Amino acid sequence: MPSKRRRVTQREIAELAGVSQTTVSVVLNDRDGSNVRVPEATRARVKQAIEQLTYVADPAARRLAGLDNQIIGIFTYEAALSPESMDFYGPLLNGIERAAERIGWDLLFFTSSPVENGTRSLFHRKTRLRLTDGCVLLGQQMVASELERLVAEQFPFVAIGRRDETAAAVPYVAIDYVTPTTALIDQAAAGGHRQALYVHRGRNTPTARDRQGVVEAASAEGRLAFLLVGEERIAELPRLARATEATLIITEDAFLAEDVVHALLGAGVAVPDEMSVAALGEVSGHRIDGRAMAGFHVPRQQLAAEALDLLQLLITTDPQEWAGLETRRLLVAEVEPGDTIVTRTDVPS
Amino acid sequence: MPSKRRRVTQREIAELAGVSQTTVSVVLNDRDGSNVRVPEATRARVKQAIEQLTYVADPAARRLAGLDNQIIGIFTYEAALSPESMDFYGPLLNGIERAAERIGWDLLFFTSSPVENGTRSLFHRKTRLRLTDGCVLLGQQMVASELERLVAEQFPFVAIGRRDETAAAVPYVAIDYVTPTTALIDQAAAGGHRQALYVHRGRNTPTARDRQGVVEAASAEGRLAFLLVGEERIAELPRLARATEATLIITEDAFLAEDVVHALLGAGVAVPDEMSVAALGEVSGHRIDGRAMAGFHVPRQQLAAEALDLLQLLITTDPQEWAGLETRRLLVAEVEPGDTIVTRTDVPS
DNA sequence: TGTCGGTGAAGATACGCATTATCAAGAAGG
DNA sequence: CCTTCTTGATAATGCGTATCTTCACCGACA
Repeated sequence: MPSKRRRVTQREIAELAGVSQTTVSVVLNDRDGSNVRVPEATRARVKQAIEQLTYVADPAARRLAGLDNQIIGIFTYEAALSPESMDFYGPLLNGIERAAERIGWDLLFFTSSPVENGTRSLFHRKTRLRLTDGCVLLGQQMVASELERLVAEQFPFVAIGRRDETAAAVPYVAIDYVTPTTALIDQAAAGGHRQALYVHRGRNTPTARDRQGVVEAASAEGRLAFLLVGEERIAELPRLARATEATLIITEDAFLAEDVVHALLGAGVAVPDEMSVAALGEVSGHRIDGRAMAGFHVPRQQLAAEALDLLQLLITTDPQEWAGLETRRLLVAEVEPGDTIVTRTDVPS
Repeated sequence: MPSKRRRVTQREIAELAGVSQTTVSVVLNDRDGSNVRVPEATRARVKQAIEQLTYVADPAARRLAGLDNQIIGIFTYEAALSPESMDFYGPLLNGIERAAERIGWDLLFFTSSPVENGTRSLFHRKTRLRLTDGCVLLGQQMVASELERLVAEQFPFVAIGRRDETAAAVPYVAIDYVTPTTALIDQAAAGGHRQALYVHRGRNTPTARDRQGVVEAASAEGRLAFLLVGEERIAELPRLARATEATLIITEDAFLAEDVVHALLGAGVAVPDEMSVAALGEVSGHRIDGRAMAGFHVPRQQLAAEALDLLQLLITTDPQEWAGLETRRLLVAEVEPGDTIVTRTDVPS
């Protein structure tokens, strides 16, 4: 351990200015009332001493004294800054950074959180969580017990992504996939499509259930008939399409759609002329033979901004009052019509 | 301001276990010597109380008591997480994250640092710099006065990128461009090239000077004759090439090389058959008509790892001893031969 | 002249933790 | 039986800041 690195303290300033530490604190915080009073002359003298010694407050001491820190924590289940995760985290982190910059917050990334009992854990003996005024949680695999503990401890935090499964009321900001999925399906139906396939990954996440629910509802209500297919059966798609006379394949996300298109082209099916394709996820950067893929635009930066906004609300509100707050916010993904859904006039209704 | 959020303290554990706060602290830190002794029985009782109340240490209090925090600061001059800066910062941040994860450090991004007097400043009244054990500085535009202040305060920090211009000895980790530039030029000369153009951006940074210095030296020593051209004269390149009978154009970076190639192709010059091209910078992802561009691979992730390694060394070493340390490290960029430098047998030597 | 209210500032304390010094009780030794 | 260690633990203190309480002083007023 290195020797102590000493810094300028309020006490030293006090000595230089010939006043007490209390007075320095008062001047620094521009406090002035009936309780404490510092005349302009003294104030100026103290300020001069502050300048002279280039004082900077010790955040740890401020924190210990019960003040806020202007730091918020970022906890990600996976590595946040790796190239692989940048597709997903990148826009979110960018949005968070910009919002933090605007409000004047620093960001503490919990990159140290060790793996305990097989999962990454926010609560360990030396967690720096308490250094922050609040925390943003990112990632698919959050641990329910940790969320509940955060709620129980009345620690201000916001999850990004739906967290309905947890018993406790977890504040979150997430994407509404129901609205745009419904819109997309209705548009396809209006375009003459009657039979379709839905290719999914078989995940049991809230958003996956949401999307699938809309698909099933559309099927049940006769707006557009779907056959649901797991991703492991991509190779069979051409056959299934022929059997059902489907003219449209919708997939859970854009990557899946690319795989599907690959399989179709391999089987000699023209896309989108013979078979239209759409994805129920972000389609930026995904193109099919030069055409913009039909799907959604997910406002991730806005999502992040919304999360910090909600977090700020929680931080500045007394936990007693949290019950009355709207702590779950949904942002509607925007439909990208794209060029991969063609109008069909050849299908019998 | 929200009401006080109370946490479990050592005192509460002490009460539950029927011991003093001191004993709890001793147990938590596994301290045991001639000064303080706690028998196994008591120790177990305390540990049980700790488990029961799910104690987590308050980092601010630890810090105030003079311990290290396992937090390092990341200061970037520009926005670190924006899509535009990801090309440059991405690999660095990824490397930092991985190294931090390995050592058990959290990362504090100073996203709040406000703009003062036109520049972003690390030292402001409420800087959270003190919360960290050390700091990594990234970006082109560092403010010399701040670097000097960090040095003067004996604060452990490492800059990424050469910082020779500053008077004080700034610890840094940077890329050695001299070695690979020399190698690249020698290889080109060995390939029969005699006349070349060097296209630069006219910047006066250390690395720009380094590269240009090697180019000029090679020219002076007759290994390969260069004509230096500013980027604003790209349009004239075909003419200049003809006038000098150059068979090779080297640019300061890969983006510049792409512009150059564009200009050449526009003038009907075949690349690389008539004119070879290379860049003195990272060429990953840059292709010329399907060919890998000749240039360098810059080990940015390794650079980051090296930076954290050096930082750790500084943190764990008494500032008194810093003078004896090697606080400037260079990593040699690797030459990427690529396919854009062809062998010339038609040039008179 | 004694009292009262206002002014300017210092003293004391809390925050949670680590550490140093101290102390009581029992064991060992003469 | 008195002294000297050893053991087991506690009280006290410091870290830097903010805040609550106290206090001395001075002019005004009765």
